[in-house]
Amino acid sequence: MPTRRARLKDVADRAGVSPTTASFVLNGRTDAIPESTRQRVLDAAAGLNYRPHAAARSLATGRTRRIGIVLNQPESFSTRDTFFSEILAGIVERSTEHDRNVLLLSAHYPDWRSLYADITGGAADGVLQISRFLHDKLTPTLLAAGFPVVCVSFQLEDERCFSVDCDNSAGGYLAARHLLDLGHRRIAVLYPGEGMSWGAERLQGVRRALADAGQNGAGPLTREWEERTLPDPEWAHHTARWVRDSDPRPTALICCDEIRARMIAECLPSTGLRVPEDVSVVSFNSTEISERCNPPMTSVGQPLPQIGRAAVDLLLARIRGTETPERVVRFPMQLHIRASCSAPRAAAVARC
Amino acid sequence: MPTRRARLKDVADRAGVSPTTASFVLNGRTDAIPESTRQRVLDAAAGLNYRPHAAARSLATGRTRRIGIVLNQPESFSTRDTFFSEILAGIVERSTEHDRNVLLLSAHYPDWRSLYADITGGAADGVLQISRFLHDKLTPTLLAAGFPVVCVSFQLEDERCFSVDCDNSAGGYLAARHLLDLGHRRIAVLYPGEGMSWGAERLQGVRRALADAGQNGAGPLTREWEERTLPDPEWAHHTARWVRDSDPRPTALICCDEIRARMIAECLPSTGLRVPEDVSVVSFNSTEISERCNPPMTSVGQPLPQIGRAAVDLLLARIRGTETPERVVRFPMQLHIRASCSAPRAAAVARC
DNA sequence: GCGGATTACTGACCCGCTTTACTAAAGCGC
DNA sequence: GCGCTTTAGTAAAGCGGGTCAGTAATCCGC
Repeated sequence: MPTRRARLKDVADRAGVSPTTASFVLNGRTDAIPESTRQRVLDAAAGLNYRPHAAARSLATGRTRRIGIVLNQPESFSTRDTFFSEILAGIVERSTEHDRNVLLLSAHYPDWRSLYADITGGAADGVLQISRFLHDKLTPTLLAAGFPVVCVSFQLEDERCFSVDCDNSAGGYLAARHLLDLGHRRIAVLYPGEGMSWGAERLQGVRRALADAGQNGAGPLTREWEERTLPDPEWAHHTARWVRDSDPRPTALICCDEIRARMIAECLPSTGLRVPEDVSVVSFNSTEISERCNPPMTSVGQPLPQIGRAAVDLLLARIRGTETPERVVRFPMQLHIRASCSAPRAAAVARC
Repeated sequence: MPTRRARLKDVADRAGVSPTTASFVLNGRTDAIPESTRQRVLDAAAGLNYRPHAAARSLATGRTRRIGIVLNQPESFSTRDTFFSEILAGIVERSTEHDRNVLLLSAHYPDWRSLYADITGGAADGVLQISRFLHDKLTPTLLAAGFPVVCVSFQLEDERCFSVDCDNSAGGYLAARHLLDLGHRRIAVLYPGEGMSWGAERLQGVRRALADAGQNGAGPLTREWEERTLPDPEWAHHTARWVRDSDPRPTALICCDEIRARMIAECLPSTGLRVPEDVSVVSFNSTEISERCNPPMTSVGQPLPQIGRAAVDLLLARIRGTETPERVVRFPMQLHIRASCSAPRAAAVARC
């Protein structure tokens, strides 16, 4: 016969004080409470395994001790790599260390206005947005209302929007530098359309590497994909054919998205180009998929769990209203060298 | 200048009724409220983009409209496959359809008693437990207190514990049947120690297939791994060597865990056994990792998103106190044939 | 045109906790 | 032992919404 949950009043009764005093003790208020009383209350609370009722506390304080994660779309999950789960692992860990819970808020809400009302109406104290796709109205509205939002692994242009991101430009530089060192001179870059901050940044890093290497003539061959689209096999086939038919043909490919990189690598052989013999491929993010695929793919990785942890810290600072040193916290990217890159064949080099 | 959130009182004022009436309308109580009044209230609510304050409502009703997911350990996330995220995708989708939010409850809690107090004290109305590892005290205590718990993709022996699981026995049967059809006669099964319901069930399915094929003599060669341990390379090496040194040596391997299957397959070549030429390998779960690895692995898969959705439905039924037809909802497993299996070589067959 | 039922609606309290404003008692200088 | 301060503690008012018990107005039969 499970006993009723202990309430503050029960703790107070047991300690022989009023609820007010018990509340003061448990919330660490230093209002001249003698050690003996303090101890009695703490003992009573421990004895009853007391924890404040979340809803009651929220109602009184206006704080939920919850942080939300806004999922832009179902694909955040089903994107079949571990990008999301690795960030999430960091978020959950760090949140728990701060005695916060994590609430998942779905994109399947009937409309963004009710999601908005829920978020600002006691669902969470602040939200994290993890996405490669930008949200239309929700985030700007939250920002306009002064609600704490932190973007994870991407950025919005809005001045009020804080983010944790990695140094995409340096990442692009790393990728290009690696290919240049292997002897490649004709490099193609696949990246997303305008909306994605990281696409342009990575491309810019590649350009910088080429310039530093004295390759500032033509620059890399580039091809955008449409923002907001999910990768599909047709896109992969088209792009693989584009690689084959480019003249002069690139000997190496930098693809700013891991799944797309994988799809392209799988398509290239069917156009007569082997990886890495004819075309080297570098991807980004370096999760499971890059590591286990065949051939394992050289990839520029992000420290995903750390990014998740930092995002929680930044969001909590925003919620508390603490000044934060920067609007964007940056992490370095790291190059993981695997089998998808090799030196270009002599013929290809000569042709350039 | 963002306006204050609309409260029930604001809606009531706008509609020219009392908060009580507004509450009745919005909660669908049929207490003889004429259509005209009803409409006025609904219009007012829509006009103000009203949503009830979550905490206030919870406090009054004792319901949170949240379902919790208890993460047994950080590895639930970082296990580097998409097992967890695919289930989670189904859970989040279905929860949103039911106008419920999903709360992630971490294993990093200082101790299970405070997690328990949080859960029963307004964190969620019921919890889902997704895990291959059993939890020690938390779940039994929740069950004893009559708190709704549903286990996802595994089961507890407790009579009060409801679960959504797949038909592991049939899955084991499928795996073995496939190998038998290819001509294998000497099959080894790797499975977890006692605690994991699915391990024993899958093994039992294999046994049944062998018996049906008239192979009921020796039965499969079996080897347990320790419950609750995470796969590590050392385990893989030991096990690979065990396979090589078994006499007579098995020509096929059924491994009840996907990551372990992958690790073994990666180790086998170093012991001189090729996959699938010398040893065929079948894994379970069939997520990304089985699909993309080299060679792609034949695997018995679970319909993970559907399992997640069904788990939400079952949990909500439990929360409502609705009678449910069964304590365990079962889903069929499906065999995905890939390149890790082939017919055994004649020599190996002859030796048996 | 009176009693009883029905319709339409509301006042007031409760959920459990925080917090402000307040008080009773002790301490202290003189 | 009088006033002032400090110490130790409390009563009561919310936070926003749900809900029971109740009421005023209308309807109906006769």
